Amino acid sequence: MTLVKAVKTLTASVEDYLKVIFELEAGEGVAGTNEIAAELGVAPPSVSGMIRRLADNGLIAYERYRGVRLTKTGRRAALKTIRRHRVIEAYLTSALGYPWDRVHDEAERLEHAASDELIDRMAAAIGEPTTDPHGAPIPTREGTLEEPPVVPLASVAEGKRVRVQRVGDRNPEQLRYLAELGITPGQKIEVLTRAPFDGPISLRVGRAVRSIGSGLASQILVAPIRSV
Amino acid sequence: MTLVKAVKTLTASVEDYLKVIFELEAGEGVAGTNEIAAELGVAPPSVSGMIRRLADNGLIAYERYRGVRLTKTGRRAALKTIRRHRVIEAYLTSALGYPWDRVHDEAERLEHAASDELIDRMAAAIGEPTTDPHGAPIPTREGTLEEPPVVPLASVAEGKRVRVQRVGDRNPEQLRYLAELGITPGQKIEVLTRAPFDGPISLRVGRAVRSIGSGLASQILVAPIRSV
DNA sequence: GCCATAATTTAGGTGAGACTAACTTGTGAT
DNA sequence: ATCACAAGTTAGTCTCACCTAAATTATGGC
Repeated sequence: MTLVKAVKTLTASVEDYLKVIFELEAGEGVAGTNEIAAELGVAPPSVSGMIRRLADNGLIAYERYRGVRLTKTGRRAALKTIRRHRVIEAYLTSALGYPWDRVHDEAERLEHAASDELIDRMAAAIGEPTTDPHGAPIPTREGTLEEPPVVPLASVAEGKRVRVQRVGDRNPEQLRYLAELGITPGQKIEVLTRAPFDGPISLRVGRAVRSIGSGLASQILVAPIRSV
Repeated sequence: MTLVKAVKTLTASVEDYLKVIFELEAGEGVAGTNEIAAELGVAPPSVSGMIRRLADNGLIAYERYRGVRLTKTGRRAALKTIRRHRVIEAYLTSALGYPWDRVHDEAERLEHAASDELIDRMAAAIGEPTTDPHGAPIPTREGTLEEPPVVPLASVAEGKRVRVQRVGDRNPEQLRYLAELGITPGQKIEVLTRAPFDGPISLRVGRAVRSIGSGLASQILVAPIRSV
């Protein structure tokens, strides 16, 4: 039995597909064609085509009209790309002073070009971070990912005190706004009131009182504060 | 007259072509199809095809069967890519401890993915270097390149004392060997003897005496030491 | 249990960038 | 001056990754 390291060089496009399939699967169990298409900004038939190739290459398991799931191999590849992405984000903020709203796009391109050695050196240079600047956990070199239990701020009951764990990283403007409000990973927050019908949520952030919409609140993942 | 910034997003492949055309042109005035092909590791017909496209896009001037020359636009684009490449190389060595024989390949991929902002931040972080780790000058942000006058060590007369300016960066093994010999940019060298018929050249490097072949010596660019 | 509609796939096409095989052009040696 | 050969080009394919238009399948409301 010959062990071939089989380091298939995946194209940038394939890596992107695996990443979003991983994330959709984490949320819903399977990833649908249209969801993938929307996430990648691509037409659904393009996804159908790619799905066939990914399945042929053993990266996903696939039943026609039934959605898609990563295989072991696919999951490993996805986690590697995600690790690259998040380490790059962390490095750009820590080492090069990038503002947190601009690291995502840069990382999106660099993640396909950076070698494992570079990623490891970056991680070492900034003290082996465990999360990216938005609070997303960084998969280990070995391909494990530890997702702490979190809930969207939008679903937290009035009166509860929580800690911001992670925020959505796609939208730079949103990130800038959150920074303005003081809502960054690690920050403690108290939910004061929640207006009905998905109305605004008012929060105490440090000394300030803020009010945000429920859409934004669903992009903020929080953990209950453990009793001290 | 509307000034459109016209930041055509060039593909990685196009950037690579422009880079090698720039370098060949610097050496010989025009770049030939076969030369380009050899340099890029691609078949000559692929180059013919690309040449047509580059010419259509106004990046090169081209006469059939007569070789290729960069236009103003093409030259600007080439210099931008070369700047990216060399800044990345310098950054990887200075900031991340990369050995000089491994930065080339990494930079080769990153140069197509890095934004101008990243390159500028990298350059600033390591003190605006003017050369890469192999001694190649870094084009400025504004697109000017200052090439100091150099000659290959292979053509230096016996008895002359020179300073290593720059060494070939393509071959990692060669770079490792040069480092072993102490032949790195900035190093002073005295040419002791030159055997005829392209024979070995013996050198004094610091206290040591070394002997190298003429092939290797042609990869080492030196400048005469100015009288102190 | 049927059927409108949403989700998905097939069919057919495009452009980039590469390839091989076969042709044409330019040039240097005689 | 010509002609062999190297340099360059054309012709025809291929893969990747996308597209639109047109079919097909699944499903939830009645």
